[in-house]
Amino acid sequence: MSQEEFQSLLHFFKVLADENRLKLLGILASGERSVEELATLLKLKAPTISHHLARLKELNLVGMRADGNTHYYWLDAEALHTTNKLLLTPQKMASLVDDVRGDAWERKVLKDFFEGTRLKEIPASPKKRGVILKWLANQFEYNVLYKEAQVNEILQRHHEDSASLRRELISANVGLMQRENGVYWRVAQVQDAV
Amino acid sequence: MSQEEFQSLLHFFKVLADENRLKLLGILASGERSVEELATLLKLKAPTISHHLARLKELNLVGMRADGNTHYYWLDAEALHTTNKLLLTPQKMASLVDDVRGDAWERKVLKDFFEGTRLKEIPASPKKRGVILKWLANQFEYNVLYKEAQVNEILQRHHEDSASLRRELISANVGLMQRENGVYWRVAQVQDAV
DNA sequence: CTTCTAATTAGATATGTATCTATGTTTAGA
DNA sequence: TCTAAACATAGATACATATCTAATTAGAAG
Repeated sequence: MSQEEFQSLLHFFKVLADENRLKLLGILASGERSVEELATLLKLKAPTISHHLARLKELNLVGMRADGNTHYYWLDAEALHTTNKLLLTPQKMASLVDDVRGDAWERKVLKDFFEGTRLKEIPASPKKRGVILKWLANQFEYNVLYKEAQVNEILQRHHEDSASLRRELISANVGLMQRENGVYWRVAQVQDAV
Repeated sequence: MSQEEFQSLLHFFKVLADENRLKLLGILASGERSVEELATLLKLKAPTISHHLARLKELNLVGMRADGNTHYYWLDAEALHTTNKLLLTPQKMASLVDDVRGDAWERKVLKDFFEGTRLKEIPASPKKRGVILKWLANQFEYNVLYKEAQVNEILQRHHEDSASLRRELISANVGLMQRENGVYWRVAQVQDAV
């Protein structure tokens, strides 16, 4: 589920999580009504009704036609039903927080393997090692050239085996840094698709 | 739909209308988690997580097991799904507000402008005035001829300004009554299409 | 053109609740 | 028995928003 879909779902719930808006949907389900009629039925002032109708319209749950000054609203039951059907499928729920789980997992890995800013050990698992290496690469600035000694010095702040780490950072399948003529620099990463 | 069902529906939406609670559902969909883990994942304090979990539990959307001091929560996906399926069917929506349906608006207008059988004032709004006039016309029998004095007498039971009311009742665009040679009678109304 | 009604928009207020800190409770381990 | 850890509960605060009044727009009717 994309971030947008998540926000849509949240939006949907927020709009429906109001007593008077739910009542409006119920009233409009039985036919179109003017703002004035709705205000009378719900014992609210017209501006309040306008406010609620505007929120329902954000989701296209209601439609409107103007007859002179009078605006008649009706329920788009189809929209309500399809929206509802799309929303809470188990698959959707299961993937509700791909993104959270994503970087949360990385945070967890970092938390597990770092003691403060010091690396307790280098994870054996490639995935976890990738997370650690990405973090280490972040300790270097973009558009700066580092001599090998400087690279080692920075890496050694976090782990004694700077040589291994340095080698991994420039390895082909990691590609977080590059080297040429004994000079190192950080490489911009291609963004993952969202 | 009963009042209780309506409140349940509202409750459901209110509980789900929160970003972090939605995220919790998503996280728990992938397996059980402790409160502490959830707090870390969502970058919130433990009491906040407890609060959200309590709200989710109101709807039985999550379950909990205790292992020592650690409380593991999980998603009851079945509960979520069945609840969702029950909720927004078109029939439910259509019957959301049985009590307010139909000519409730007209009843409301009558209630607002009548003090018992006495008209407090004549509404300015054409629509509301129409409702009042229809009610007044109902005070006259069909197939009976009334002299102007009789019409006035009946109207004055409900409002002092019988002359204005009488005039309106026979006006072209109202047409609830007719007059000829100083004699009045009630006119049958063509039913509006429903 | 002026006036009145219906609706929307803007701005103010009040209520609900998400979140935090502090405190209490339970369990595990020294 | 005492301490520490993991949660829950209580109380305080801050933010979101439902609702109102006042002002504005647009249409209808005199």
